[in-house]
Amino acid sequence: MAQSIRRAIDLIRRSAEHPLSLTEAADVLGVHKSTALRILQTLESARFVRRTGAGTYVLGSGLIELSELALGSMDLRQPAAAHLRALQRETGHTVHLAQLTGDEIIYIDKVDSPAFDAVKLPSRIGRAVSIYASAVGKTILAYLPREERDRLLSHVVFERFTATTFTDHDALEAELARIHERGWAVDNGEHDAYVMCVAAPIRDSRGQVIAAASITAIEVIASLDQLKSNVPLLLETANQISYELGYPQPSANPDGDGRSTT
Amino acid sequence: MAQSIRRAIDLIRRSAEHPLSLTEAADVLGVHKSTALRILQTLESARFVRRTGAGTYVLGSGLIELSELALGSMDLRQPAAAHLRALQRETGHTVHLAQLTGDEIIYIDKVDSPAFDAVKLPSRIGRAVSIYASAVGKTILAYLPREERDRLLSHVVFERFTATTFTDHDALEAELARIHERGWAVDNGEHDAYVMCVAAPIRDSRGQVIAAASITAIEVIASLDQLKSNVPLLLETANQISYELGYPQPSANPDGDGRSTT
DNA sequence: CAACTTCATTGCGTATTGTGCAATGGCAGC
DNA sequence: GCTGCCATTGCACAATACGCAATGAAGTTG
Repeated sequence: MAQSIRRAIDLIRRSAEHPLSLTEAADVLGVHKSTALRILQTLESARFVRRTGAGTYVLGSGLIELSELALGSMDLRQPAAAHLRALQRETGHTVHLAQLTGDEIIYIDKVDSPAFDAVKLPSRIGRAVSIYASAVGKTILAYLPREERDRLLSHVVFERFTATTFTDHDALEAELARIHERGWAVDNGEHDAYVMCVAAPIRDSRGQVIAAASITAIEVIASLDQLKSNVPLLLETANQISYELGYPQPSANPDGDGRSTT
Repeated sequence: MAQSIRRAIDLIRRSAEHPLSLTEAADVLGVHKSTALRILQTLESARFVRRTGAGTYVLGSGLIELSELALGSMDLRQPAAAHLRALQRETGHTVHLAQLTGDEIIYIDKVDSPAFDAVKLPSRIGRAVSIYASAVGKTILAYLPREERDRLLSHVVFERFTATTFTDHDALEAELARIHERGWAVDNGEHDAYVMCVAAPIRDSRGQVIAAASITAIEVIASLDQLKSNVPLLLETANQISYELGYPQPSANPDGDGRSTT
């Protein structure tokens, strides 16, 4: 079912990665060139793809516009932006903002470290993050109401990415309890061996943790201990963002677990 | 032809604007609910839309990810980002970066003025800008090789948006000549009566103008003359970005018109 | 607590729609 | 000017997506 739509989606995907000639498009889909042409023409009329001068197709501005519209309507992004950028300047490391959106945690903002842009982190706005093998994921999990947390974890199949990955439910629960008590989380290369993070929770006006901010660095640049020295700044930033969202006390003590509310 | 793809595109659009119930989706397309359901399921499997808890559909993270991928591959965005943010801080106004992409000029970055976010500008990343009724549009046009400029303008039907809009070809040509000589452009409320801009060209390594940076303010906040006082800073920023792209002289004098090259 | 309403979901037969083929047109290179 | 390459279009056919109607789930009201 929905074969033509699937094909269109496939072409959108490919065109985002690199320019796509008509012949390539037809080959990729395994259809006749005329079919590929018609699909691309339809997508072009919606500005989802665009023809380059060379006759190849690339992702169009219509899609980018839609995506920005959706990102812009996320209440969190706008008030957080300035704080995240300040945090980046103060620490010098890459800063992420991740939000629980439906069943997945996705990056909704990212401030690159200007100094080390030779080393590209695999993160990208819009991409889903592992909920059990990332500092932001564990942070959000740690503060989620139990039922919600169980719902998210029930979908999960644990996979070992590196030596430090938490791969069983009980160990993860213990880690989450530690995080909840301490008020912030660490990613000690749990997804990519050389990527370190610290993350702190962000609360909405009801006190519910809905997002997390993190500072990321690769091992070559900073050790985990060096990153940890930035935790006070990170907590302050997270609290300021929570404050902007209407959470009452912009103080540094992370009590009030949000489990009781709703 | 390509009816089902059109329908899918329509649903993507709507879901980006506001959450869409299945019934609504079917009504909008004028099809049976079962049809709308199948389209949405297909889109959901590609993470182009996402089901909320309430059973409505919103734009999914898959699309946002693709869009960021495409934006990230634009060479201009990354090196320009820091300069644009610095310019925003120094001037206090909203800063835009627009690029000629195919036949249209689209915003590829935007730095909001944090102070006045009550007033939302209509601009948005990914959105196409009028090429004859905006400072960035006129700037890019002014420095384009003649044949390229003619090609772009041949598609255009002039429309009067405000009292100051240039609505005939000759008047626009005169304005472009002025801009080319002076090295920067002004938008005196030519698209929206209360929106003022100044813009400066950005060159790639071949000396070709491919983009423009602009400072925007609404009349309530700054007069056009006040904006103009920021022109030296703007020119400096644009030149720095050009320099990062490989354009040889980061000096302030905007000679060398790029018409002779290629 | 049962009957009713509302909404999502699925199986199925049919006709619309999208497909492949082959022919046409445009363009560049020899 | 001929030849090969690629995009594009008309057409006939069959696959595909459609609407219908029945089922199921979930919440509401008497």
